[in-house]
Amino acid sequence: MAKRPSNDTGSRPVSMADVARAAGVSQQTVSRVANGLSNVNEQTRQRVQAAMQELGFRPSYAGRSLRDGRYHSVGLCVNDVTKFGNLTMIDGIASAARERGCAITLVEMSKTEEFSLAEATRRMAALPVDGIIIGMSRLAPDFETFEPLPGIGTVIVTMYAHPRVTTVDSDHYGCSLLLMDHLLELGHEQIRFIGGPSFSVDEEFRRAGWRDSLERRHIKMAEPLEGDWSANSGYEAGRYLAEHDRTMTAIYAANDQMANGAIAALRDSGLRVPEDVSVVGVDDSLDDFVAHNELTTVRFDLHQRGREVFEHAVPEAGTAGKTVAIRISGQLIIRHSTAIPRS
Amino acid sequence: MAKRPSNDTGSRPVSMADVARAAGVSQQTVSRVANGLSNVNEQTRQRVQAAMQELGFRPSYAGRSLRDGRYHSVGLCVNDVTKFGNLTMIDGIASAARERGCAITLVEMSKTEEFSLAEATRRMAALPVDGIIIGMSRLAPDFETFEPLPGIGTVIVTMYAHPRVTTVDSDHYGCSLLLMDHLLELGHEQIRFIGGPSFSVDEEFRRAGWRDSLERRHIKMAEPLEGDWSANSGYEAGRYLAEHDRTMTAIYAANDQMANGAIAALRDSGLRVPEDVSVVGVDDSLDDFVAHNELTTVRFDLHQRGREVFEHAVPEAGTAGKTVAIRISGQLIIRHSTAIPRS
DNA sequence: ACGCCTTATGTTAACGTACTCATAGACTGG
DNA sequence: CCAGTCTATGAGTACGTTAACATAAGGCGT
Repeated sequence: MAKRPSNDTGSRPVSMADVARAAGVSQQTVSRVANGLSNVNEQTRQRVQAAMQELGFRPSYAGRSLRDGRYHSVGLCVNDVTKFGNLTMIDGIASAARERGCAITLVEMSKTEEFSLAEATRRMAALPVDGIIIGMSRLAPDFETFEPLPGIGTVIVTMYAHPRVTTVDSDHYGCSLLLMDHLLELGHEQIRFIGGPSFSVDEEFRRAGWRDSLERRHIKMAEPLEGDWSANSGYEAGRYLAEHDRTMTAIYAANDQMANGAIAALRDSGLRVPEDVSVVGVDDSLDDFVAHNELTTVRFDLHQRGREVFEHAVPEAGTAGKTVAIRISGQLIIRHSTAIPRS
Repeated sequence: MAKRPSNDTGSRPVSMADVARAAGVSQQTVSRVANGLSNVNEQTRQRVQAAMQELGFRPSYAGRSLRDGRYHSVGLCVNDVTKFGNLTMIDGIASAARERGCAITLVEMSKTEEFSLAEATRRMAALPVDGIIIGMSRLAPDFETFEPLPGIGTVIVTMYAHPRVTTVDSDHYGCSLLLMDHLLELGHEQIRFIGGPSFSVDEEFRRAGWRDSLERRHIKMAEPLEGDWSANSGYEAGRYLAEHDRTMTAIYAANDQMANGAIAALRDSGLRVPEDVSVVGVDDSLDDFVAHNELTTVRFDLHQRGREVFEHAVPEAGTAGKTVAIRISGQLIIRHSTAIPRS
């Protein structure tokens, strides 16, 4: 004999029918009370609410979703939650979802291996989601041939455009132009590039922006260096450049962490920043970790990106789901790691 | 007339019944094919699979969940996704969930305001979750009186123990003991504390560990300082200490970010680390942001914590849900920010 | 040829909800 | 006083899935 007064129903969760029986009303009336409809007698309402409390009623998400065909949740698929880009994506989407009373259903794919969009889509589609968002930080093998599942909104977060899927991303190409324009206007020409790992899509577009900026002005560029986004890899690269490139006057590191490492390396090599060498990064991510952050960088409005992503994954009624490619501009933040080059 | 060959059913999603009609079999046979059961004729299976493909069939999560009463997802409620502690919590839980084929349903509460556990629980319970995990980084107003919802596993991530709810956390008290023992063994006595904001539970327990370590040895302790977890606040505090406390030989900062700021401040004040002042932090979070990270710190096995949390929120069949309080020990990582104090 | 097992498939019921419609009683206005 | 309206409630149904049971056909040993 169970102590708890409630479950005469075995171990099955308490349903509206159970509550109805206890309160002596129909299941429909319980539904009305649960949804706060007005056309219920006050006395009845209280009796039903008492019964709900007593039995520990929890409305069935499955029943409700089955009934009205919506989940009020959006699926998010990323490879590694902790990576800065993904983290801020989750944050932006979470805040957009909250505004619309939605939850996020998060699935982490393999941290290291690449995954196909088809596979990601298949897994997400089996979950309670009204739309699917896939973070593609490295190019998926089936990107070009990918066909989104009909009947469910799909958005890929990436710089690549796709003919049949809406893609949204921070403008990883444009941020390079902002930074390069800033350096070029100051008078720099020998601007070295420290990139992320070559498989990264972000890296690819940031590097392209660096390259195009120089090419457009017919400046001969030196070989780009490859890091792994970490401060240590930036340090290594900075050290190498300090020792091997006497003509360099500026460094564009593809993220702030590497830029921070590069600055340390330059100083350890006896070079001053910004007097001898200017350094810029991307992300504006140092503030929490470094005191007196002086790095010139680009900041993205990641909340806006989150809202855009969300909006296209779960379009409001009426908003026709046309395929677009949205790029969120970054904002140049000039601090004190950049200056006019030494003559 | 729609171009797409599929939906003769209006705009309703394609169900097994639709597929069955198209393939000329019963709906049950479609179910068998969808679930890969063996007792289906090969010819029939192919006909059904073709129909699925053709119509764009997506199994209904709602129907399935309603049927077998499980969601294969666990709810996670945090205040701010981007905070280091929450981020690593999500990461650990995501990887544990993946091992068990589950997804995470993430809800972000207000970033800044405190929230009640009752409110968080109510919101989470309305979602498709088999268990609820609540990150309580500041003490909820109703913590002591909180009563978990019957019939759904609930875990709170916090250092506080609760009589009716399982709580799991990194051992924020024990990590202080590890660090303090290390410093005390080196011979330090004047160990100042730079803490996080006073409303933080982590801060409270890290500070308690510092206090108790000194009290146990009858060392008179100076007033703790309060930061906001950021490097800049650590810098401020470090600057203040360098200028006002000539007897101090070591600083315990309650996280690595503030420790990093404090180190910068000490050096700017002409003090050497570790020769003049030793500095320790907690989290081992600097590697990505700082080159040649030399900070002595404590690292937690956050994946283990994630697994523990997950396991207790969604206990395997048979594992009786007894209320426990689990504390994951940290590991002392000695680098080069600590040394024997100057005589 | 008969019963019996195996294989392939169909039928029925149940999960919990909310919409639509029906009904009974109370009130209103001419 | 009766038709019309409003309020409170109930009955019936459909949403998509799967377990349990039912059925039909074929093979096989005796």
